Amino acid sequence: MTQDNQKEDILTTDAPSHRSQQVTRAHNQSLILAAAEEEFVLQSYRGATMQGIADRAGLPKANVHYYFKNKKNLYMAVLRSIIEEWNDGLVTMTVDSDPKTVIEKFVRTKLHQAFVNPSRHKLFAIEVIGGAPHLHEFMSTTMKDWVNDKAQVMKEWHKQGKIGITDPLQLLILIWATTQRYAEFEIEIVGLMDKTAYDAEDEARAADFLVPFILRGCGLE
Amino acid sequence: MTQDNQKEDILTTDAPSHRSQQVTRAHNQSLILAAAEEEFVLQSYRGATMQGIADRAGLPKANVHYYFKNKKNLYMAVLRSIIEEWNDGLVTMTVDSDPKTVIEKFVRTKLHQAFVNPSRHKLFAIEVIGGAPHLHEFMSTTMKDWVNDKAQVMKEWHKQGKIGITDPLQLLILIWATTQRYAEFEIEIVGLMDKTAYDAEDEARAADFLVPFILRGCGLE
DNA sequence: CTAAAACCTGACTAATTGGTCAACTGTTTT
DNA sequence: AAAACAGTTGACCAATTAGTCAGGTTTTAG
Repeated sequence: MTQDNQKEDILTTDAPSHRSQQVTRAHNQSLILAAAEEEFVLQSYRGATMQGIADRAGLPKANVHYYFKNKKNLYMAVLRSIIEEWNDGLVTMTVDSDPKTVIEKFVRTKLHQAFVNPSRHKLFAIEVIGGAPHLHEFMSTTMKDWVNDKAQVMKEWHKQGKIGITDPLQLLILIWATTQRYAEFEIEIVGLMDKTAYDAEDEARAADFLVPFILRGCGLE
Repeated sequence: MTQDNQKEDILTTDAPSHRSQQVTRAHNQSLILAAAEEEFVLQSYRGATMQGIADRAGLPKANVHYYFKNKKNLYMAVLRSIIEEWNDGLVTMTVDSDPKTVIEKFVRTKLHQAFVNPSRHKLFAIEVIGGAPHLHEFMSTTMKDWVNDKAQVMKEWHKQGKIGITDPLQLLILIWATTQRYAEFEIEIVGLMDKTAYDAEDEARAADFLVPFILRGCGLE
């Protein structure tokens, strides 16, 4: 259906006839990126093979090379998409915000990201553990600015007696550690729970534990 | 000095003359293990090369193969030494122990291990993140038993009103996450502190933050 | 319809690397 | 002393794999 003839029609905004070129491109690229993400997590950079990624994406290897010049290029593209998501979790946090509300929201958001997209967190972790050779720029710019900004706010909160934390960086480290852990150590945690995968309530269970725990730790509530 | 002649002396317990054989073996093996640990952390299993490990140990590659049949064998040997250390941190924790004391001791011990031997924690983390293909047995036996034991104790504590935690597993996950994080994410944390490596006070700073935070979270103190 | 551009892919190549081996040196035992 | 054994090593091999490329097909534009 919606198979109107081609030619130089009026550029109707409705369903295009055979839009392959651009759509196929986008489609294949995201197929490859998703496949690469999994493969890089499971095998790590050197262990992942272009053939393996191609197989996972259901495409011939040469086609992967057609879209991404080389392996490093592809790896960087995956990292870039992860970093973009990282910025999504940003909570608006100003001196006038309510600490309790902001921290709870922050923890819940980060935890949700961890449960929804564990692969990305695993890959990010592997990169950092291995010395973050491809993330130096990101960490010394975007991330550092973000941290400095939040630290500033929290110090002000402390000055106003709104929060019992004197070292904001330590708190951020703790929140990242505790939330991302559920993604990174998925296999271990799931195993200790006598399961093979998280079930629907596990995110809520973690949140119900973490949120009050952290608020209490901060001297809130 | 102490260069007594060989022959069939009485097996004196003092300094042997030229004890090469056994000593050399032990020495080279630990050289290789240390080199392998670093290399596996930095390059991950597939990325690490036997040549690279050999270079790091200052030995020819064939010599590495002489001591460890193959790469997998060497990797397993490294993992085994890490697991042995894991058991060292075990705190005696019984129903009659004082929760506050035990938890504080546990956190400090784990944190100290993280700062003293970051490489091992990094390697362990990489293994778990990648699906723990070589740790299934350890995790489903030693580790699970240990966790069940501690969970039992903590549940009893809760029943007796000594602690405000209902889900011990979540607490253990949190403690592991927060302490090991300083090892695993060393590069990130150090970078955010505007340094290139931890200084002498960083462990204490982390402990001073974590211990009261966690105790408060547990409803203690 | 036709030409150009974009896309696809099997087959090949060069480089890396785990592992072997035979010859050699040093140590231990009888 | 000399056989037996442990340790050392350069050179080599087979397997894997990132990356190339030429010739193909499909899509798009005029």
